[in-house]
Amino acid sequence: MLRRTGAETKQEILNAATRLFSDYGYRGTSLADIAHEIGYSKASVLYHFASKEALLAELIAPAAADLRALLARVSTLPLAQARKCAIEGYVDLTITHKETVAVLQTEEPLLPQDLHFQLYERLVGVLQGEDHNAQARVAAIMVVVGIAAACTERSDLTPEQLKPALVAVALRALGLPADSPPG
Amino acid sequence: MLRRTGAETKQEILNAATRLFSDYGYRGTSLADIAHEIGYSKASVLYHFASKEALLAELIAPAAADLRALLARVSTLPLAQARKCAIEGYVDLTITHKETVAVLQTEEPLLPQDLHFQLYERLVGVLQGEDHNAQARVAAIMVVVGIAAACTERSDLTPEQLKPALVAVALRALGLPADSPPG
DNA sequence: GTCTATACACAGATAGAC
DNA sequence: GTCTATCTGTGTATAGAC
Repeated sequence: MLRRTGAETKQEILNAATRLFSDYGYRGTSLADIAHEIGYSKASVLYHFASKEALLAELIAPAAADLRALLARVSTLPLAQARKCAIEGYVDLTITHKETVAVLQTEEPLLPQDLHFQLYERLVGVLQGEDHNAQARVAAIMVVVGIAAACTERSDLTPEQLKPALVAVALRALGLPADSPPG
Repeated sequence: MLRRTGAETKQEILNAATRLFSDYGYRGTSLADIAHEIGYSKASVLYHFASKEALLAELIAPAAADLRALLARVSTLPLAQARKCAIEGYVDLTITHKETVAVLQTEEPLLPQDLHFQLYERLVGVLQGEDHNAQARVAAIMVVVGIAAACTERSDLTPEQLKPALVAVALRALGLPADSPPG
């Protein structure tokens, strides 16, 4: 009974694709690479996914859904709480979906009409807060991009070490007070 | 006398490639795209550059040289000065070469054996300073990646607005004192 | 569901005329 | 220096057998 079901095969394709995309980029990985990784043929991969792009979309979906949910939750809060909540939620999300985040970093530059660009912009807007000066915007961008980068770095840090560090540095970069000192 | 010299053509290719690579990615841009952009043929592009990869290397060279020079300069300084100097120099470099930095962001994920990865690691090391805890490393990564990201954002900020904002936020993120308050 | 074979487009690169 | 034509490899995707 080592035989996989269709659903298992599909998940295995997603796992292999995530690994390969994050290592070699979306464009740098072919369907043949993915198929070879799991011992199937290209045609099998395209049986489970209508196209390479559809595979990418399905791969990204869970992380995108979580980000959308976070933005919805945050939008109901007053500004001060919203920023704190956005940082913590975004750090959690990035740690949870760090393989997906790594894939997104290898994707083509985001265009303004892209769906993910709009989510990214909304998050930056929340962190930027009410100040519309250069420094506030720069800080917000640095935090959003920086958290993703620091999180996808190959390192031996556990999530338990990573999370408080990311939150603390983000708060500092944004000029917000540290929330709960460790100890 | 509108005829271009060979050197001018070569520079025009580099300019067009920089624009296209940063908009669509290195892999997302073909030699035909570049040729079309400047009204030449693929063969002409390959007359001036041995290969697409050679074109990329030549495109990156000036920025890489500046970064190498900065690291050399910084390595002669005591730590406190080194970090301040590295931040300011890196911000200047990123602003000066922001089109090149945008291209690098679209490139494949950096592998440890890559030349640019090593430069990046050295810069992170300097900013990290003596502390080898998670927070110091996270802050250093956030600053290096964040400055590049904030700088390549399409925005209406002038370099004069951008530079002090980048330096200020970087110092704050690293937990260093602000150097010269504006005003 | 998975395979082999294949269609078709496009990539990077070369040859040779001008 | 620049071109057209072409070679060769590889990519995504489809057709049809099993």
